[in-house]
Amino acid sequence: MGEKITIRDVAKHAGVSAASVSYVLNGINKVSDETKERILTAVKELNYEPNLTAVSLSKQKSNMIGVMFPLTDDSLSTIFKDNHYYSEMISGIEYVIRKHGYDLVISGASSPADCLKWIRTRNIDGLLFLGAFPHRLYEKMKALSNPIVLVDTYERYERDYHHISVDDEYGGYLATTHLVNLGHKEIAFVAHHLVNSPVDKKRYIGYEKALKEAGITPSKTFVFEVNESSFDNGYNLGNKLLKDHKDIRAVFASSDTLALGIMKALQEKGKKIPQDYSIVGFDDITFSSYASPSLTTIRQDVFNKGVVAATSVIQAIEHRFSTLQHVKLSVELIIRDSTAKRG
Amino acid sequence: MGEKITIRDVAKHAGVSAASVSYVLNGINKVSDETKERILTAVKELNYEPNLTAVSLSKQKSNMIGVMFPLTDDSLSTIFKDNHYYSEMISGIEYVIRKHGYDLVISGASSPADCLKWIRTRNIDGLLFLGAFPHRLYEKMKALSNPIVLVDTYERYERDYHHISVDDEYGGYLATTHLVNLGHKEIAFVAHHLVNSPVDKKRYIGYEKALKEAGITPSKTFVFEVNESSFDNGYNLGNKLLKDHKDIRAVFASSDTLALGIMKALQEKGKKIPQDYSIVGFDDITFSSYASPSLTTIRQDVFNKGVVAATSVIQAIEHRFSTLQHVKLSVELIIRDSTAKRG
DNA sequence: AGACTCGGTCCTCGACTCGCT
DNA sequence: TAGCGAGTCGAGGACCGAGTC
Repeated sequence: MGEKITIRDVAKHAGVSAASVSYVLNGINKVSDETKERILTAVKELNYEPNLTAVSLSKQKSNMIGVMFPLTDDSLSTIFKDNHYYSEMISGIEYVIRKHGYDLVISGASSPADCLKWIRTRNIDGLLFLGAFPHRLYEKMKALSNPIVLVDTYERYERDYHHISVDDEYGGYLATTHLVNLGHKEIAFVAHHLVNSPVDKKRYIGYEKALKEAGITPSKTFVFEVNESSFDNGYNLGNKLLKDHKDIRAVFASSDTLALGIMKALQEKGKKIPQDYSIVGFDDITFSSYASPSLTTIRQDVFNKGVVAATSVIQAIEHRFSTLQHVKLSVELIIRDSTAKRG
Repeated sequence: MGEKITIRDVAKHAGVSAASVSYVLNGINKVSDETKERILTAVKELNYEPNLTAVSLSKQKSNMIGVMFPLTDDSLSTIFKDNHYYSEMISGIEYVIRKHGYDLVISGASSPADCLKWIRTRNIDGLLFLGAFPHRLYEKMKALSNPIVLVDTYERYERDYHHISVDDEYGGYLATTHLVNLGHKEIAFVAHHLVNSPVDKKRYIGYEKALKEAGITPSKTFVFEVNESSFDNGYNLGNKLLKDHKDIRAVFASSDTLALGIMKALQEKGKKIPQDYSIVGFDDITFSSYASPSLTTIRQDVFNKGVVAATSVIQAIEHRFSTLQHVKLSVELIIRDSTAKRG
């Protein structure tokens, strides 16, 4: 096993001091071209790689970016489980982070205190928060000087943090208008949580707006909440609709996962989609075009959302800008086979 | 912002030396109970948290575990994209790692050299490799003394690394036998890659064995490869079957993703499942039970696989065992609605 | 004498730990 | 035995001094 080669080994091999090696490697113009050359060949010959732990300690910068996921239940980490949405975003994040020479450290959220501790003790340079967290976490985080980028969260924190989101309200509006245009009036809105999920709240506002524009009075009885966005919860809600809400003929769900679960329940009870029910989802996860029928949905480019978020932290870390970034990405209605004119 | 509190601050506050503080915090019995008490209250009062970067440097151990994903194409990191399988495994991994006080650093595979460099420069304590990588990577990695756990890879490396897998061969056997028992004889096997994917290879062996046991001669014309396990590739292959292989009436696909794509293509062309075609997948991703019809598949507990893999690295890091771990987890046939008696 | 280049000395980051008292 | 001082991990960089024009 090759012994670890240190900056001093390089220095000795090149006949200079460790400081000079450091200067050369850090691009600080303080060494003559000639010795610089000598140092660089020494680096090559010894196959020297700076120890990042030591660099972190001395520069007070780790080149690591943390990503926090919300964990609803600590007993079982369901970070990605059933959640193709996060999977795709992380993919975009990793891509950017690696290209910029950073490393990606991920963690499920535990307590705000643990989270703060994590940042400080690990020297994490920047943070990405995916989704909505307890309010006291955001308050606590203000104590940090490291850049923090929030993805999909409460607007109220835009004064303190960078924020990346999509145009949820317009998405809700597009989806609902689509259903309205097909002649539907009894349109259910199914969300994860109207208060705790800022994303759902905005989609609801779009839904409401579309209904009002069409002269339909929004009714609380058409709005449903489930405690988590999953196939199972959608499925259960689909059965509930069949039992208790026979008037409903169209559903706008705040995620494809929910929509697909709902669809399954309806189909199992012999309902035809889109003849008997029209269904619209949100996100456009890959599955949605492979379901039967394929799902009409509001597409957001989740991979790109990850790319934008990661780019923002890195720019903030490297001080390419000092003002807070607020990016709202666009959405798009994708009409497939789960919606049709009201029969 | 609170200034960073160091071990010396604690020492001063407790009226002792930094060394004593260190001994106490590391559980080294070298300090009297009385001063230990004093030190501990000082730690509490100052809210001291050891700087992990400094600890890493001095202990030569980072408390970080790396996870490598295979990236087929470097131009676009598709780590998780369309790959609910990895998502679920990472979830299990993160759960265990966090519980043990480690941090999880993830990276898409770049070159073997970069990978080695990453381990060394970051001081990564242990590594998880998910999936199959180029052979020269495994060869290069032997130079490392850090524990490495492979998940789902070539058996030939079991002499050098820990290895976690499922009983792929038995899974292939179960799936095929199920189809055989339903009266099928023309059974296609659809895989990602028979040579590059060790997992597919073993599933194929099980498939072949089941056929032979049933007195059916395996035929190359019933075996198909696609270049990546995705919905799209399954979809395209489904269309190919319809066009060129009208004799085939049953399909065993080496992943649910492929199976669902195939199913979609068949359905679009008016074929009924399971009346016209019987289809079996592998993995049992959540969506499989929500597809229409729900998919018969070989279930593996991917979350648990992640748990086992992470537990293994941690135990190896902490020297709880020195022999190589080879765990083969079980699989199970889940019969749903995508398979039926040959009509 | 001043400014500028080049390179080295030495202390720092924060915690661990050997060996001495 | 308890406790401490000093050196270590590996690198960064402020400061200083010698040489040059």
